[in-house]
Amino acid sequence: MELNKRKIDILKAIIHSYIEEGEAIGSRTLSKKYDLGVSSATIRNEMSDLEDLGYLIKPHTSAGRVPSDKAYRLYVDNILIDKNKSKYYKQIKKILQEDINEMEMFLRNSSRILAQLTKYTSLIIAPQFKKSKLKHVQLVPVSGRKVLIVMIMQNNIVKNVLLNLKTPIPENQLNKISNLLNEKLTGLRLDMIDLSMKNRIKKEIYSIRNQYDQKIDELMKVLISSLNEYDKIDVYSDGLNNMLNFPEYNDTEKIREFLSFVEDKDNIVKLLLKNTGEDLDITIGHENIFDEISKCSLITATYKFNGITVGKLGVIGPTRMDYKTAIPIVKALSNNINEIIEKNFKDQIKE
Amino acid sequence: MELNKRKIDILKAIIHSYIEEGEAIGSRTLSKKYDLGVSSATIRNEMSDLEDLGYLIKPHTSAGRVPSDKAYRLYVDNILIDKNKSKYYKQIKKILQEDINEMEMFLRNSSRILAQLTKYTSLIIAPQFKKSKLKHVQLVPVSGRKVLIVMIMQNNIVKNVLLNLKTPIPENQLNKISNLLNEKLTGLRLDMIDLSMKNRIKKEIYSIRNQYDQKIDELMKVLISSLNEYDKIDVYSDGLNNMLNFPEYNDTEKIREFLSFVEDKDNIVKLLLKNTGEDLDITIGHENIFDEISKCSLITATYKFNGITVGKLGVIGPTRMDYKTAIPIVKALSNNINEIIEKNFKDQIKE
DNA sequence: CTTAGCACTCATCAATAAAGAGTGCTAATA
DNA sequence: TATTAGCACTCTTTATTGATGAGTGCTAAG
Repeated sequence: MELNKRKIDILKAIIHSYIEEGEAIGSRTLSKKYDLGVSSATIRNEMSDLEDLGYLIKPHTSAGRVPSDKAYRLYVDNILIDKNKSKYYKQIKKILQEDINEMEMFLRNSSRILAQLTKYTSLIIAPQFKKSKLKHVQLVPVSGRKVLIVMIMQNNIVKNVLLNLKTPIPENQLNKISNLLNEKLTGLRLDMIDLSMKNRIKKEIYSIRNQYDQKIDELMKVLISSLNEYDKIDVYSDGLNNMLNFPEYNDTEKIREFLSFVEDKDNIVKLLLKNTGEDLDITIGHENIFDEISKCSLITATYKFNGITVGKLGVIGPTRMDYKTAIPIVKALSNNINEIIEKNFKDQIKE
Repeated sequence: MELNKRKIDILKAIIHSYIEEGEAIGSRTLSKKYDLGVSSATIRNEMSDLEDLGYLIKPHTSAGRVPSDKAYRLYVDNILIDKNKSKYYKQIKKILQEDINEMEMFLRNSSRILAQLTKYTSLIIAPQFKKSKLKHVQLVPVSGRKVLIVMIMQNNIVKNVLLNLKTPIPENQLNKISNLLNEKLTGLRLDMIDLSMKNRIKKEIYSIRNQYDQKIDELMKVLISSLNEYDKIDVYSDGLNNMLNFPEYNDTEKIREFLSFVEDKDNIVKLLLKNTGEDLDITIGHENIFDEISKCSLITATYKFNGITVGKLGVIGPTRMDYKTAIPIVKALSNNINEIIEKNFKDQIKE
């Protein structure tokens, strides 16, 4: 038994109906709602076949049928034609245009827009520094025993670490160390600074320490450990309450499950960073690695800086998600973010 | 008709029962559950009086009675004796102890702990810079037309603004401006930098511009406007899903209302910054300025730096909140945060 | 002043019945 | 041979009804 055109048409109609209504549909209602050119009896037979093939599921004996994860997969991979992308691209571009200076605010806005346009819950991961190159390191003397390390990444994201030293280090000494660090570390990716390099830098710093002895030792210890510390990942999310519009979440227990899953940033990070290969990735229902969202689908896209993927964004919603609008919206936002990052967070000067 | 001891005892029993069970209670059940020394008939009469006085509400004719907002207010102000504070203080101190270096992580942890201990939704506002003094300003040349302003506040919170200039400014010129800014601005609160001061600084900068003409003009324009920009307030929240444990939120519509209210950071900011006077503030039900949470109570506390209130924290839950544990927990966390901020985010050197 | 007793109210819950949507099978039809 | 009409049957959903139980307010006795 093969999947002929008529079967696909019927399946498509069922999927569209279910995405729209959220309720199982039977042969008769389907034949009235969509002009499929055959009677409800024929549809009935085809639906029975589609069930045997694993594309449809009966919630119970006389309730009509519902698309399976396999059906959505087929739909997304082979049936769906992705249009409107440029429409959304322009729309998003217009909204995002206004003053994009600070990465945090920019991502927060993007997240809000994504949730508003799709009506699902949006998720965005801030750029990962380890994947981006270091442009400038500066040790700023704050006062006595406090030193601020300012790291400026190639994408002009700035990160600070405040060090508490047991004993003060004079400013000129700090500048020397600053210069040395710059010389050695500029252009490197944070995750490429390995142990041997750290040891080399340490030795060189020791060579300028002369009168400051173990004080520099202490600085180095904190500094090196803080270089490793950059796996904190910021997550932005919006539109949690959008999920409550769906009848699949009319049960408090379901809401709680979803909410406590999404509230835990670790989950989101794991979810979004699961695969970094594809520019666009869709996981449907049980394909998800977490049981808590086995009735959800996730559409994610990457965003890049200098050709390297530095972050991800996406939407999560029920498996009966409106893929045909959500996918182009995610794509369009991802394209916009790519461009804005390249333009606004990159130096005009070639480096 | 006055509020004698017996009435207060009965009211207290009703409040405790309702906080515990979440269900209206009648005279007979009350007399069985609590040893009040009088019969259910007497309780019945007293309850009738308490209703006339506005302390009790009948959901419907034969459903028992429920405390009113006025009752909770009386309870919180006059009946409740706040103990266990030192118990919670020590408990929180122990949990918070581990490495407190970065403000963001610290507040995120605090927020999680607050939600876990109280079983309500926690809200924390990050320190407001305008209220804190500026310690150090540094202009860091990033590359060509980009300049990074690093502002270090007295509490060692660091903030960066990246400026995009139309034309580059040489490094030594930047340093001069840095020094000037430091000289003029150090020790000031950001909200005290008024227009006349900005004009004075502008004049002085003009005096060193000589060969750089309108380039400095441009820098100043961006710099001054960015000094004003510090009203972005970070909000941390945790334990949203705790609200779903309460029967008052077994309705999707109620959940949506609460969720979309809390998801909007502006609301939280307005809510928490409503009154900055008291160290501890409790608003009950309709006392809240937002209708969306007119069935919630809010317990907030301040935290300070150098005696000045710089932030707020609190929990929000149903009006039948367990005040007798939530209040001391909020107080205890606020005390802990005060101490930690004084200790870890302050210079050891007197200034 | 307190309490027992009683009539009355109202939400909740379980049982029952009717309605409606859907399925699968069979037999007739193009 | 593929399609369709017809029909018996299934099963959820919704409305109805009645019983249950918690609660109230009033009255009269202690």
